[in-house]
Amino acid sequence: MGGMRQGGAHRVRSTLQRDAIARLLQSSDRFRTAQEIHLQLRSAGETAGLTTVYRHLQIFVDEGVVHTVRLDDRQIAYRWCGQSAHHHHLVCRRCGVSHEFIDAESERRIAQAVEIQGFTELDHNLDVFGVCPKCQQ
Amino acid sequence: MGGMRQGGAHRVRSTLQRDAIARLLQSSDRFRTAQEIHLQLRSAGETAGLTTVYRHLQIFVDEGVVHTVRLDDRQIAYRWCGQSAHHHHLVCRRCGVSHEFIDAESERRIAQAVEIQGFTELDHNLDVFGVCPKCQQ
DNA sequence: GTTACTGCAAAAACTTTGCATTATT
DNA sequence: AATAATGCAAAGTTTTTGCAGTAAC
Repeated sequence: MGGMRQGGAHRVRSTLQRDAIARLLQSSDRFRTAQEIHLQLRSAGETAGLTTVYRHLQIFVDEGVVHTVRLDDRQIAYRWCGQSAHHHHLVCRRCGVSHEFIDAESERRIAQAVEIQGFTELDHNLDVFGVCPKCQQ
Repeated sequence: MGGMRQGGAHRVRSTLQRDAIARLLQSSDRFRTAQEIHLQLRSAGETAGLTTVYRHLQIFVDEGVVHTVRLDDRQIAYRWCGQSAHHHHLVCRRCGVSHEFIDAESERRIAQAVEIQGFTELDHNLDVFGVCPKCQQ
């Protein structure tokens, strides 16, 4: 089931695992896959099963504090973005490092280019990919 | 293996299956998943195994004549776009119908917003999602 | 005749679910 | 004490690969 959480609408508890996952994500501006996050936690001595990682990533995405990108056609990567407003990402294809950016004028123009078609409930994805300076060497 | 085709760099042959897949894609401006394409071919009396559908979609994507969008976090949908130049899509979340659009000024502004970071080999995805007039009823 | 394509069955990769146990409140 | 979270094992999805047979050139 898509955006639904486990069980129902109960209060989220603070646990070692949840906090470890949040802390890891908050500690860098890199996009990571669920599996990478799981491995990094393990090698840092934290315990968090892969299942738990997936569950919390989904919760964070639902809460809007974690954003995702499609790295290639197959993999989804996750990044902590806090409560910050609408924005987009410049992402390194090699290492996942990313920078947030926003251009209000472009937003406006795109909305305009599209409104003539009569679509409602509009939303958009804009991700820019490249190779970061570090990975160019 | 990411963008590589089966075998190596041999000449592509015209086959019943390849042509049927191409024809189906060309017959509408809708994004479809591989599985949908497979089912539609079957119910149209054409024979094309799911494996073959996946293989040709990959080839078409490599050739640049088919574009993809990520419908949600899990599913990829494919659409024939011919040889046409760089553009983006306004896609209906419900039925997959789509319109191409382009705004050169936005392209320029986004490129600018991003160039300061020193990334190379830039590329970007811009997909707008909504609900088309037909699906609103 | 040579070589690419097909499609089944099997494997691979990734994600979700069932459920008994454990931790949090 | 009540209930949410955990994590293993198992199942579910989606996509890819091996390979023997078939079709295109």
